[in-house]
Amino acid sequence: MQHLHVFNSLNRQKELFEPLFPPRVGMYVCGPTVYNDVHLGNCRTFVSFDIIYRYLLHLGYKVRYVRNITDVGHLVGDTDEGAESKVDKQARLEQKEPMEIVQHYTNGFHQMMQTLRTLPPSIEPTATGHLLEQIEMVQAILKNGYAYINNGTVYFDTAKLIANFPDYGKLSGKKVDELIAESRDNLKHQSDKRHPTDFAIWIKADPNHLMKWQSEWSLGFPGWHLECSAMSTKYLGKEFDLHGGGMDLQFPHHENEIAQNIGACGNSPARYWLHTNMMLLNGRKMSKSDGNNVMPKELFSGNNGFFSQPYSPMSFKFLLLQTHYRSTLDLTEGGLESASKAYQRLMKLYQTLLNISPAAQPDAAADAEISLFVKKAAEAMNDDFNTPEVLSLMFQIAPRINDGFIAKASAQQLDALKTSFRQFLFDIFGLYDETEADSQHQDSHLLAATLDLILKMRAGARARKDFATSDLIRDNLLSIGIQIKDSKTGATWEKI
RNA sequence: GGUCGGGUGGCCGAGUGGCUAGGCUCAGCUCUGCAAAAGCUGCUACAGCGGUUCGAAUCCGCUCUCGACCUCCA
Repeated sequence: MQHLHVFNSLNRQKELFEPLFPPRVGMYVCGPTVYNDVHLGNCRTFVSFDIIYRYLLHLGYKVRYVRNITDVGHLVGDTDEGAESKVDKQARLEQKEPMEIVQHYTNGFHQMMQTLRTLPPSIEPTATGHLLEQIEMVQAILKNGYAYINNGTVYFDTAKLIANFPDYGKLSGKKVDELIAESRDNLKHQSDKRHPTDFAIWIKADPNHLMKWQSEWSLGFPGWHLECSAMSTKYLGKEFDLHGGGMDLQFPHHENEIAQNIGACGNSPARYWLHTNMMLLNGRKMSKSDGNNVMPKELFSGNNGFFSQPYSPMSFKFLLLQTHYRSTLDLTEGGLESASKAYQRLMKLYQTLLNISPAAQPDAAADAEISLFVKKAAEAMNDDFNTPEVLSLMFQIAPRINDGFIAKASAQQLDALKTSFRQFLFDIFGLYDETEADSQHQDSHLLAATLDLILKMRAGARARKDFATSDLIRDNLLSIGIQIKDSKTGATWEKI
């Protein structure tokens, strides 16, 4: 595959990626609701899209990557009146200002994204910062006849949309007939909504609701789906290239986003919809309520009831890379351990590769092997970002690097291989060498332990009255800047 | 119940009609004073049953089974 193909959820097949306005690419990803610590499943999604973002940049596209922060509107219960906002609920629980909650968990989210070495998006808009845009969108939807008002709450009229745009449901594979059939059965249970698939785009706040704004319909707040429509339209236009998110957002969130955009702008917003699959823990869905859940910090510290040891952020990220983003990923001890070792081996391999010098008499076979690697790796990434395949290719060429065969390559080809490895590992996958990064910390530890050993050996020499050896140690250490000081209680050292 | 997607060797996990990824584990060998690293070799699998085909993990049908979504979730 010479050109990038992506799996488009809209048509359930891989399609050639053609931006609307090359070389520019507009990309929108649904960000977190900042009412709690970010969890591992969130991390998977954002790491996946980070790699997609990085790869698009690598291909030379000028990408505007928008990822929102949901700080209002995401409800705990149903969208009917009386439902509580997640942020509101947490604020009450922690006895804090809602914006205090928002700030706290936004900070934590950013820290975790940094820990996992993801790039910040181009724009990270918040829902509360775009009330005006959202209100304007509600107005537009009302004006176009795709919404109705009931008791100060504005509902999107899905039945009306389906009548004019039968594609509603296409993204999530829902059949319009079934949605309608369902509505007949359930209609009697509905209070303010005309149709069960209708959803609130502006919600009248009950009196003790903390976050609320004045609008022409009521003192209230925007519906959850609305912010993404409003902000993607504002920053990427009515139609843009890529829209991403977790698979669980496909319905109803993304379906309703499309509905809102059609209702307000007359067209579906994104041309390619990408969805990342879910992460499981020991074969079961991660869920806070039944305890089958590990937080990122708990994974990295080892302080959890699931795994026998801590696993580093890069080990975890490597595990993500070993699985395609559209497959479910089962987080297990064996998987983490395997990924951790493979990651360390790959980092070592890269160092080995860097130290190889080109041969004076190049061997065409070595050159050919490198060409094949570069070609296949590009093909793998172009095939819907197949990172497991790229890693597999790297490990396939690993023996040829380690046994010296690749050293027979020409300077040009060897350089190409080094560049390719560097680009994949660091620029596209966003890995880094943890042992190297931690080395400053570790070096002082290492120095102390090493000198401790040397001093013990010197003490042994002195005990044997082998002063030639003990002086050799002392003088040599002094010449490299370490002063030994003997005392009654033993020897100590210091840097001079 | 409806919709959708899976079931691959000890474990994890790519792969969509022939050329039987890769990682980890395990066993053995080479190298090596010992160890580590590295290299090499072995364990050669596609849930089951039928069908299509010269040929299927890959296509079709049925069965079993797991999961996701349908309700807040990345």
